[in-house]
Amino acid sequence: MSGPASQPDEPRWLTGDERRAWMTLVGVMARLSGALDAQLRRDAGISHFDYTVLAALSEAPGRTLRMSTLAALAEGSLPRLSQVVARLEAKGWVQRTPDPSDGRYTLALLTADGVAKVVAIAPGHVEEVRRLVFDPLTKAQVHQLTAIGHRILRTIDPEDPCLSERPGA
Amino acid sequence: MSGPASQPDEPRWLTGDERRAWMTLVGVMARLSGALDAQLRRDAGISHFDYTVLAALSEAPGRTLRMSTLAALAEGSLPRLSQVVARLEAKGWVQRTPDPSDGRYTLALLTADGVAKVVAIAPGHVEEVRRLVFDPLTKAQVHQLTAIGHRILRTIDPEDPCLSERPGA
DNA sequence: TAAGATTGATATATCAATCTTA
DNA sequence: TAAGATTGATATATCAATCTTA
Repeated sequence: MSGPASQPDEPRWLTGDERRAWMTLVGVMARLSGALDAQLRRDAGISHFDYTVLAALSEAPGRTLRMSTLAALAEGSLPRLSQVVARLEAKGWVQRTPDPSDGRYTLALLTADGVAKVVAIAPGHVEEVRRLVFDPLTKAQVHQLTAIGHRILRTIDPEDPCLSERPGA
Repeated sequence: MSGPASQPDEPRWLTGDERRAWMTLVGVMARLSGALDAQLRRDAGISHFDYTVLAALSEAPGRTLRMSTLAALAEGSLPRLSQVVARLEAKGWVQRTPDPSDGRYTLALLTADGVAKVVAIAPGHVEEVRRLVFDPLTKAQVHQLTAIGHRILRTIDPEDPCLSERPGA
């Protein structure tokens, strides 16, 4: 062991491998979310976040979720969700009502028109996700990606809903 | 081989593993870019995209890049970069001049103040990247992440600068 | 005419209040 | 008083023009 011991507030730089991984990850975040957003805007006139909200509702029991739960599932803040749902409601795809069991909550319900919208646009979007993400990856890489993503998400927020999909993961 | 042959425009759904990977990736993109943006806004008063622009300039020869090259490196559009650089120029961190060799290009130069800004904020940001991304991953996962990201980026844009950092990758 | 860059109008994100119910 | 949700002001992203130089 040569050299001085590292001090707590001394910056720890990235290795070459880490630098490469980091630039790649930043690139993927920017380009992939841009590509998915562009596909949905072009084919459906909505943003990727809009889609995530509609998709989460379409899979919820009774096609209904509390706003706060929906915000967590869609990985967005409550103020942001509130604005987005107001727009989706104006388009007739979502309807909000106070939760009868506790008036502090607001329930968001996917309407019949909203279901129709999701049914209409989901195949095209899934096809794009498949084309950009899964077709280029091996099965092993799909598993690796999940494991890597879970570790990062767990560090940012151990309560993230992505982490509790499967009990023992 | 039972069942009908799949038709070209029949939607191919995601497997369970793919669904899990997909939700995780969407979560990582939203939460990680949010976390990094929040750290930089809090500690430096700039966005993550601003930082990427300043960092790219700081590593360029002569701390100078053409706007179009800088846009590609920062994974953003030219209109977006133009707006951002106008702001960075107003803060005194960047200076633009027409390229003497071809007036259609604009050169962006990181000023001394800009260098000082990067030097001041880089360690804190790198520390956050390390904490959220690299500390939770094994060395093998860092390599896996790079390989996975390259495959996705190559599909979106084979010309992406991330892909050409190392000649033979 | 084409390439690079910028501008302006519109849509959306963000954050700090504020509101509402329990 | 606290939790959930909304609102309003400001900042930023996006896209379609427009501008400039070669």
